[in-house]
Amino acid sequence: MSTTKSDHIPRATIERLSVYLQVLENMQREGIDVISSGPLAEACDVNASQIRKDLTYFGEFGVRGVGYHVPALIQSIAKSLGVDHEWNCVLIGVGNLGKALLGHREFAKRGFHIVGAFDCDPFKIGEEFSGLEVVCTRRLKERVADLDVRIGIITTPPERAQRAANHLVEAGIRGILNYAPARITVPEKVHVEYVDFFHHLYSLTFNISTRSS
Amino acid sequence: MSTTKSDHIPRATIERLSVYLQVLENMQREGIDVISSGPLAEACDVNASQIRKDLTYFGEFGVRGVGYHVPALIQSIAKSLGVDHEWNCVLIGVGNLGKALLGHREFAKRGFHIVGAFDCDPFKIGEEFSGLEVVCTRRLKERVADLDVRIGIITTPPERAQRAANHLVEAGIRGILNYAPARITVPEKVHVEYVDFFHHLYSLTFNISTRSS
DNA sequence: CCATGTGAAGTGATTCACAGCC
DNA sequence: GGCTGTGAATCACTTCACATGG
Repeated sequence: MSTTKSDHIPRATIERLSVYLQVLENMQREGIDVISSGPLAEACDVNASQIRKDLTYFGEFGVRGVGYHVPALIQSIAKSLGVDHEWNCVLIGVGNLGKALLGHREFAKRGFHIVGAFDCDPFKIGEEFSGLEVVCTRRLKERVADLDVRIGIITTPPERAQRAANHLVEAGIRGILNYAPARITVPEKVHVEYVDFFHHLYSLTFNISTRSS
Repeated sequence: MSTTKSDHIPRATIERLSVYLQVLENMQREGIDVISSGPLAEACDVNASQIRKDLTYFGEFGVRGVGYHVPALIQSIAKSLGVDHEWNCVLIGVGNLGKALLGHREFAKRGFHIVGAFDCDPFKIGEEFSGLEVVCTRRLKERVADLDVRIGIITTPPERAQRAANHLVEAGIRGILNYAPARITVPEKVHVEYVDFFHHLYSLTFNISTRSS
């Protein structure tokens, strides 16, 4: 459904698109209406032709001799990423992290609505967090079907991540955001993204320790 | 100070090292003592020679014909990443996210100690969160020097991120973990890692929208 | 014999340099 | 004149294939 010009888009391009979006939104807030690849590249800390090439995977958004119209480019990138509309999500694992995510207003602001919270702990079932009642994981499938949910968020302990993933797959979910510190196995049609809090911290410590002293 | 064999290590290798570490720790918990690159690769969802090559950047940790000793490999990777010892951190910006991070016990468990919380809002200064008193950002430098802090965490709103970064640089910090949704500019000697909550979600929505439907 | 460690080959992403266009 | 869009060239990473060694 997305208007992709080219067939294969580098993973790295997708990662950068979020960066461009963030920087462009900040520019828009500052009232900048038109930007050329040069200064945009500097603000994003990448090469200018990199930006131009990344964008042409999805279409021709610029005007030669002028640059890119900021609000239009934001729209185009949002559409390319599939965030030009709202998404419903369910969350499995209502521990500390799960509760924190449920209370994080920013998700909804960005169009990601957590419409179901699940847990297998009978002591948690029936409790309410941020206006959402915790439901038994067994009832995941019906809820996913009823509410047109395509994204599942896993916030269980590592040893229960695979089981949560199985439930999500079984319920027909299309993508999984996995906060549990464990790898999971899913059919190829389901996409998984891993969120690791220490990943970035480790990159920092590596760089601090290695480069100079 | 780290025992790097080769001079240039791909950024991608460092990213994978965190994955290996996570998977190996889970294996250790399950009582696995020795692992060869084949099954480890499968668990990490990468190619087996990729793992072997990644590891040899830092040394020769395996035994030919046998494989890798799990606890020893965990130690070696931790040392390579610079997480074989504790790190002190300071945090700037005590909003919702900042408070959540201050209360997140997992950081300390992994050897990252937040030893200072700073904010420029006079209403927040003096308040206490998770046993840490919020201090005026002006006093950052003295604290960083006193407590041997090398990592700064930015959890301010986007428009105040650059100022926070300037304070951290001025205080002599070596690395910055930036949770604010804005790019920052720092001298080359200072390393920055950006944490974006929506980054992974965007990858998901892109993949769900594009690949099949 | 089996699995590591590693040069060589292959693949993919980035940057360059310039033609095309407003 | 200036900036985009894009093939060609470069650079970096990944995978292969096998020699090496417990």
